[in-house]
Amino acid sequence: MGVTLKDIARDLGVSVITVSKALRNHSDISEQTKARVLKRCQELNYRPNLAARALVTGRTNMIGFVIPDLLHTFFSEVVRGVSVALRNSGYTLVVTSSEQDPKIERQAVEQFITRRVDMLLIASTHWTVEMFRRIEEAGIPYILIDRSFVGLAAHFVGVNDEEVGALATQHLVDTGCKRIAHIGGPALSPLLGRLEGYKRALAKNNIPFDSDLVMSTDRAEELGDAAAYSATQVLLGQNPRPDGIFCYNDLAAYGAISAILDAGLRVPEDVSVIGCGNLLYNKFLRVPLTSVDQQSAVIGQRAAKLALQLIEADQPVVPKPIYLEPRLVVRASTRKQKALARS
Amino acid sequence: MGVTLKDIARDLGVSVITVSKALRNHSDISEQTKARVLKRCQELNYRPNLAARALVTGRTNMIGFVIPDLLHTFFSEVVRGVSVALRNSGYTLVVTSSEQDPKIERQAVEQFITRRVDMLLIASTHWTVEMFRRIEEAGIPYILIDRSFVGLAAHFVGVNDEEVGALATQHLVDTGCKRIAHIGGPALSPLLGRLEGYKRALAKNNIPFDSDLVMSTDRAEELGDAAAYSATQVLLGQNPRPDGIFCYNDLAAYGAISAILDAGLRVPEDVSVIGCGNLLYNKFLRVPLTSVDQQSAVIGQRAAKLALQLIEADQPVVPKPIYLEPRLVVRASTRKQKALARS
DNA sequence: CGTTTCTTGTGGAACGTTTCCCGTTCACCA
DNA sequence: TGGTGAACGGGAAACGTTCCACAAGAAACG
Repeated sequence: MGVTLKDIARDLGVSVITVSKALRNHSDISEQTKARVLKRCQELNYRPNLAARALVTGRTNMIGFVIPDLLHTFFSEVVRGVSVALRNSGYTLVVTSSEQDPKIERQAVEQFITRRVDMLLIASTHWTVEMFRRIEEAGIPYILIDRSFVGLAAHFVGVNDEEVGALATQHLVDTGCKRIAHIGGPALSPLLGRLEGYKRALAKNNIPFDSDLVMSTDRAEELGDAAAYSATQVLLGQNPRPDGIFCYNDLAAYGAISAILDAGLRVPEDVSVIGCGNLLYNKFLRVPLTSVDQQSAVIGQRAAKLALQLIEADQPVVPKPIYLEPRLVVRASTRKQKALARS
Repeated sequence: MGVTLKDIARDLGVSVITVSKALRNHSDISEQTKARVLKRCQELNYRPNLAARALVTGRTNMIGFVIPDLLHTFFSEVVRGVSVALRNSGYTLVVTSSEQDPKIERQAVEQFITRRVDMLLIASTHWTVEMFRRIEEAGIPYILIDRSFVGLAAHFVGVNDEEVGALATQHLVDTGCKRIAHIGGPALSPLLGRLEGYKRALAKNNIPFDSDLVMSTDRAEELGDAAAYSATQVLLGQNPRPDGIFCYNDLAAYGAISAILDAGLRVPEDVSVIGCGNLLYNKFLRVPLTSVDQQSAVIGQRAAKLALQLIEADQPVVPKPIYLEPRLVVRASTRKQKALARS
């Protein structure tokens, strides 16, 4: 069916090895021969058989990426960053969604190990380190994306989550909020960091921490907004009620805003809301959402760059986390009195 | 490094072939031997080398999917539908975005051909049939998703676009609109179908077709809302101005709504807006958006099912397009006087 | 008892590359 | 004239799997 090296070699009266070397720019082949080979390959539209190559080299030129959710725009943006950076690198990016299910995630990882990808990127929903031990046993290098693990010395690319929490909370303080609530998500590293930052910012402003103001929505459904909706209803039932809510991601903030409006209150006049992620859709919302930008595209680029480096390196590289700095993007949902910035 | 068939065979004192057959449930192996083999494979955590298998069988167990844009939720939903349906099928789905660029799309397709995927799914941004001829030459079966081609007898899964246009337009008529505009996108098949449906619905209601009311935004930028924004500004400048706008997708509708509100008009009281795609975010918008649902998830499922059928079939199968019926989802952006349905 | 048939298993080759190592050829130098 | 070393090229083996054809043995049959 396909054209093989053998065909080219026969046509040109040289050996298969010569053709193979010519195509890969080996130094032991004369320019003239190279040119002849290249020409003939073009004519016949030769395509190397990657399976055969993978068999002998042990490298597949594939990079696997496991994300929690395809519909969550944050991860789509990261994926896009990775794939743009990988274009023309010769590597194929294979993305699988775990649908936020640790079991599916594990299957996806197993599949990637069986496929023998050269590198694995993972935004994990696991809380334990065990799966990563298996990846290490299989000898596949990996990079954690967005979510890290204490006690796992691994490569990591993501935003500085404590800074995210501090930035968001401080902004609410700056816009005049006195009673600031926090809606968190699944107990993974971003959440813990953000909670830490939230506490730090409160302390800095001499606001006492009140655990009644911290809600956690355990496992996210479709978009994660419904859980935040009910959490917000609980918060609004308190007396006095909070006048600012810091949500662990933008989808949760969408839910929070709906709950506030449905309760007959106004955003931001009665309650300010801030999210994280700075999703593309934020500007179209009922109340355009203030958010902490996590530099999704940059995360993707940096991860891709690191991945290529690690693949090229013949020595194992000592892991060193890459933390990106978050940025505040102010929109209507927190513009209480003073306009602080433009969206 | 990895455990191979040979290791297992040596351990058990049988031949490699026997192990291979046992694992694939061939009938010439006794139950007893099968059990022994399976047990040992488990113990050693054997993983077949897919590259070697691909080399000899000529099948990679990979399915490629080229979409125009990862950030456009419609396609994410389709991808998700496909990947859910493919889970546990033994096939790996590889998704690549063309960023709406025909050139990148072509590269992506070339890469898939080189990878020798078993099947190709394509939501193409091309207007010509040439690329598909190349895919056919390479002997790879393919299915068109969402966008079809006149003059190309190919498998297709998508919504009935003429029905989409008719449904949307009729809904605007039903809610009292007299002057109905249409904002279209790139000149691909969905657009043409929807325009056709728009015209048909106008004719049915004895509304004359006015070409001034049809705008087309040529090439979409990031989300496609900015082009629609300016198109809407042009429409609003007309006298009399339209009182209903049918947008070719939801993102365009987001842009249209922004333009209308920014002009100091109300949605839907002054101008109704309807989109297509029924994106997940529609309910959170400034004005929750009425939309024609394109059954993205179902498109994905059907495509996956068809793909598996086509791969299994040893004969080439005669292409037969699969058209899904669109459904109307009414929200605030068209609720002029009478509430027609719940969102 | 010889022949056929079924069951269970094996031998050898093939898939298309790459890699290691060795062989020419030729020019140049001492 | 012999030796040295580039420069260029090839031979053989290997990677891990599957497929085609056939073999050994037992059972069934005439």
